[in-house]
Amino acid sequence: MAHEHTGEDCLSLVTIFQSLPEKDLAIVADIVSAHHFKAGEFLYQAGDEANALMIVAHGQAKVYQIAANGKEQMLRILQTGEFDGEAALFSNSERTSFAEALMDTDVCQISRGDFQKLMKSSPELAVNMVNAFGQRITQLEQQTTEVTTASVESRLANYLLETSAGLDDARFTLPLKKKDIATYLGTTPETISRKLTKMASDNLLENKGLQVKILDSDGLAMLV
Amino acid sequence: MAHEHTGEDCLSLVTIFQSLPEKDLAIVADIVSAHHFKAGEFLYQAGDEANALMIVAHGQAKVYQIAANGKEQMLRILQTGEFDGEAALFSNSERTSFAEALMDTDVCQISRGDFQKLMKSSPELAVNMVNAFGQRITQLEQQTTEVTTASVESRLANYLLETSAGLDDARFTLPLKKKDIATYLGTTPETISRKLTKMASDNLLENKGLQVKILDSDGLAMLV
DNA sequence: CGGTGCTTTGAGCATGGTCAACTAAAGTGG
DNA sequence: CCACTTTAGTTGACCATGCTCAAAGCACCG
Repeated sequence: MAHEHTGEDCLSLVTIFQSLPEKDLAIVADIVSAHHFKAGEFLYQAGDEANALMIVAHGQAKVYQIAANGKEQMLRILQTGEFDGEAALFSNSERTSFAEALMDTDVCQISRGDFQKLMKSSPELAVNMVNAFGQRITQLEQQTTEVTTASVESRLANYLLETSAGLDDARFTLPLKKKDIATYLGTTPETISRKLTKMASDNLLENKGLQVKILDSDGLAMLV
Repeated sequence: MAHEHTGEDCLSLVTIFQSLPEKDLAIVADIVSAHHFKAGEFLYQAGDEANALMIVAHGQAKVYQIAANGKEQMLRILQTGEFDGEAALFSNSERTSFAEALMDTDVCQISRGDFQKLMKSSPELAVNMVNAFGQRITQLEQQTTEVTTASVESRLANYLLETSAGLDDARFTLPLKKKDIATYLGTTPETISRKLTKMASDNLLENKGLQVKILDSDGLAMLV
């Protein structure tokens, strides 16, 4: 099998397990179970029982909700080393979102029961979780604010700048399909397409397919 | 002073302190400090150092952000027994939001250092925190989804139904000024005003000032 | 090749934001 | 208790943003 080392990956990659004492790491290694998902498969779906914390050991997954009117809203992209769990931690809760692998993805799972036990026996882990959740809350608050107060153009400019900063290069391939970028930014693929065309005609960037080259990052920043 | 019992209130009211062993409660009681804020005063402001967890022992406060373009976005209303803390838990972070008392409000504070120590010595507390944050994340994800996918009319209908359900009465006084409802729903006071007028003319409700009486909750639910 | 899904482009239009003027309600101070 | 100031809410006219629907162009994959 391709990813025999998945269990170790979870321990070494994931920030919530960092700085844990040896004894705790040993316990964690014991209770994680590894799963592999092919691109397009669901890690979970709305309505599933939320009974496990899921850690992406390798790969990428999109987490999104479907609103009453059928529209998708992207909540986040789970990258290698990140985890999804908030809902998994209370008893009797159902998933309200979907998590879909964007590429072949390895996932480590810890059941709710095991994880709750683990937190009680390892204060360091619990504190790490609180910190991780705290950061997620701050980020979600910003996402909410941005999505309701800023124009699509502004949000897109911001997204491009953040993406290029993360990749450390003015020339890059968009990490998501435009369709997904659209639901992430709370808009439609058509609008994304139009705004990119406009930005290109304003000489802010070049765009061919998913290839983007930022020409004028100051100009983009002006739009934010 | 009117609220001598503030310290105890924090312990008894707040879910994160529930089901803690006696010894931990004693420690908590020791390290909380009580503050009083008059209506309109700020519990904290953007730019302040985020160095304490704040628990509302009695009263109500609104937490909101101001976007780059100057627009407000309401993030939440802190009710009696609720707390605000995510940002306070990492070192060297600044507040990114404002918290303003909506009425005379008693607040218990615990400093970051004390709280981190406390979590390490009390796994129960840390687990409670993780659960509380988890629920907050779920709620924020729903807020983000709703605000980007549903129409203002739908969001307002939903807000009214939730509010009346919480108060358990079809006839009630809006708990916020319409201005604040507007920023909470990510819209403007004008639009709130118009939509309420429309709903009234559709015989879904009666509305005079902040008094609302829901006449047709099924009809409202149809809008959601 | 012939799908299947993604993207682009166009035309039309609905939603809701802006600005401005006015009314209503809620302090404030003599 | 009444004028005065301030804040909140309402209403109208206008208009920009961005969504919808439809059609056509691409790209990747079996």
